[in-house]
Amino acid sequence: MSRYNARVVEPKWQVAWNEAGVFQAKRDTGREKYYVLEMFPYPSGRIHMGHVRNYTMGDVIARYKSATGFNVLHPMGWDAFGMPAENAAMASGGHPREWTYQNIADMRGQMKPLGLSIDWSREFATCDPEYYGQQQALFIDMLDAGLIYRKNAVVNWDPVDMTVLANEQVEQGRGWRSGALVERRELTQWFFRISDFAEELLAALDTLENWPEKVRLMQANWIGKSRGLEFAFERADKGEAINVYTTRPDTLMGASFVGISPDHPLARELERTNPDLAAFNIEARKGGTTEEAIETAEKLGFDTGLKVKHPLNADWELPVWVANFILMDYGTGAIFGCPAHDQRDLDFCRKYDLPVIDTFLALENPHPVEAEAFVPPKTDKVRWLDHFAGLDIATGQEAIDKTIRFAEKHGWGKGVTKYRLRDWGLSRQRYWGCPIPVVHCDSCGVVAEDKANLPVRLPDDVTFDRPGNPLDRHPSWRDAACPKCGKAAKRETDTMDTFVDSSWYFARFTAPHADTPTVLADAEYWMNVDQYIGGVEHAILHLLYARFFARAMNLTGHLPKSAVEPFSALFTQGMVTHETYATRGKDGRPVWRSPDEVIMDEKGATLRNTGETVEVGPIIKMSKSKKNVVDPEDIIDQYGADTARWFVMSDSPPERDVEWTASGAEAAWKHLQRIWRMAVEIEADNTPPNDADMELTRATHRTIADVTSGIEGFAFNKSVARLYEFTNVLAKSNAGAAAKKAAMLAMAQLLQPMVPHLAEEVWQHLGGKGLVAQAPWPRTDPTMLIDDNVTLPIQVNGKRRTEISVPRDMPKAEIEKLVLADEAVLKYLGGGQPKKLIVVPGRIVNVVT
RNA sequence: GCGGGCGUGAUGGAAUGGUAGACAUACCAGACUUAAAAUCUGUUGGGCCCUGUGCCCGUGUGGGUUCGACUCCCACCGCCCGCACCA
Repeated sequence: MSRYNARVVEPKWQVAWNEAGVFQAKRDTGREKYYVLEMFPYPSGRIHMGHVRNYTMGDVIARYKSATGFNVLHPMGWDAFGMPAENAAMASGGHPREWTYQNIADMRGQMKPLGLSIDWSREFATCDPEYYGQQQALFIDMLDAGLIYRKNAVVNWDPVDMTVLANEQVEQGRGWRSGALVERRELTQWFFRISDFAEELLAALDTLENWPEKVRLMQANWIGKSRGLEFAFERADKGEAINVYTTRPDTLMGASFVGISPDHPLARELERTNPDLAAFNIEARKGGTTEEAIETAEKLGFDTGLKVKHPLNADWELPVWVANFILMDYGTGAIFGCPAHDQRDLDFCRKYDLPVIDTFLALENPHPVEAEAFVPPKTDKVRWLDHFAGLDIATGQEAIDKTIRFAEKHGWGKGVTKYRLRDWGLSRQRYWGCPIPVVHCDSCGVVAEDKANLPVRLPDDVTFDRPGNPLDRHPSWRDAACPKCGKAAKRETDTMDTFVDSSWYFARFTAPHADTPTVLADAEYWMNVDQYIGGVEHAILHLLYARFFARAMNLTGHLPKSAVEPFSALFTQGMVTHETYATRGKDGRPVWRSPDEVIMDEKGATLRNTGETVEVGPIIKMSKSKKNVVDPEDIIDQYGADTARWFVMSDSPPERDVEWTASGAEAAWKHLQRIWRMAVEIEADNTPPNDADMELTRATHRTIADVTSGIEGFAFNKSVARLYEFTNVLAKSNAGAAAKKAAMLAMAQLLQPMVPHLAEEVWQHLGGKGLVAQAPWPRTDPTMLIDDNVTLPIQVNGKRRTEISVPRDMPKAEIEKLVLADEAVLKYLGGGQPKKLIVVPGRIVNVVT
């Protein structure tokens, strides 16, 4: 019997597809298009199982849609700028460009054997000058359109390395390389006006019906629309009033202090004359810039000694504190604290011995606040104590609304809508990114580069042996002529956030080599992305930025209005996980071991070489640092691409994590071998037609229907399970050779999206016409899906006791008669009559006694 | 800290208001073999009486809605992800 040899078969079909140009996408307005896109990879140098899973999912969709008649676009590129290339250059002295392009070549070499239906003619990397030059053109157009501006923003500053750190380079408040305590420092940086689009980005979420609900919810929370009251506390010392914004103005009578950010103008003014406050602020500005770092840091305050007057009672004075947990970026950078109804404020007041005043109590079990703040949902009714707006019993929301109206009527405050969403800072003080195409001219100020001079290329002759940005210290790169006055000027040395690169690559794929950012005819035909697939870790930032960018590109004439929501459907897939293995080093710390170093047997896990005992750790995302990785290249070498593809589609639902196991990979391989053996047997079979044919034909149609709905519903694991079932049915069937052959051909078509090489081989072996990759998707005959008889389970009081088989269209009354005559039912009724008899036609019967 | 998600046999999971455990892994038993591998067949949620086509328990925990709950609601526990300069 011929064994299926993936190593020979897979390259053969890849060549065949290539020669037939099966996956080349061509604009054809006569055909309906379908654009499938997986989030493009960062070229780290090796593909991992997460990539295999991600791209196989996209490939299944692409191949399926193609089989159902769509003109499919399925491109691939590289998100190629970013810090790892610079880190590698610093660590080993190479050049980020060479490192990146070598990695791309390596990864492309690993991806091609997967047999993905990708149109490789559209491939590009974001670090190609051809790409980033067009990105610079977009920047200039957006700058002209007023979508970009400059302002100061806070960065992580490493005082020893004298460099800006990314959040991930800050470890426990210290620089990862120098170990120095990180400070927050302000720099002038470029920003996209994404917050101007907050309302639209929020409202349009409702139109994204084919996005996961959780992603829409996360984005809505991120945008963070709130309605609140803005008002001022007058200073007792007649200084400039302090503006505050609050979403809970109804708790104003419970205020016990006013808090301002260490970066608030008042705090900055006071620290000039108050060394203790200056010291407090310096301390407060230490630590990372992440929201998490700020929120989890110990809550500290400094009493400025200043007093403000309560807006409703001029005799009531509140102290002004500087507090390290108040962010200058939110609202006005100043708050009032109401400890009774906010846990953080309560902790703060207990710590600094400030009063706690209840403003409302629960209707049931009313008691004053002690250790825990009383924070009921805004929709709960509560009893108000001495409320200025004349409330007795009302919900928090009613009280908020009434308070805002009250404040507006009396002229001391006004209702405002605010968004948590901040403008998107795009400046990065790094080399390996898209240069921001502006020059700084002594006479003209900040001037955009002439589009004719694009791309502003990164210089190649740079070194990474010293800290800081190599562009800053390059001898000549900064020198430029001012595009406005022609005098000598200096280039901007900041580059763009890599999120900019990934905010429009999907549009570029529609015309990847055009000398404008996009070509409208192509964008109009191919956009939007019909199915976007990627990790849920991109649920907020990348997807929100891309949605903003599509709008900005529309406003600057680079995308049609119809493409402002660029991703019609989104799917977020889970991660690929693996057990972790570790031995103990001399210092007792774990030494991580890769799966191929470990042998598992009945004695447990041991090291292959030394026999040392290995601790089996938790199942977590495959990562280099924990060494729990399985290299797809090894799997492809050993079993072939189809096995890897089949495994990652099996078992786990695509949105959930999947655990890679050696036994699972082995099982996938065995199954594919089994299918090949069956195909060979069936080809040689000559059993005449017989009574078993109809049953097999019905099973075939049932399988076509189920596999199709599995793919349509992004439940590939269910499609796989149905194909396993169908294999078992076919193996046991006594049907004639013709019926079996038809069943096997249908199997090949159904397998094609998932294991395309095996499918081609089976298809060819059984005399299928042309390539199965180009064969139309099999159709189901609806009459084949309906069984004449159905099995009705019968429950007594909700517990299944027996079942009956009835014709599917039997009337309810007759079913009832049958049920009441049933022996088992009579036993449970014990001679009595049922209280109730529920018949759900075609599904179930429940007898209630 | 804030926001989001997940929780079902030994394991991955199926069932999304109607027979809990499809399909697969693992284990065990059998066939084939001198033997092993491969392949094929069968069993397997737990417990009880193993006497049947029998009974009880069972979807993280506790409560609720319903004729009926893995599924819907409330509270709690555990784990995972994101938090604006990682990509």
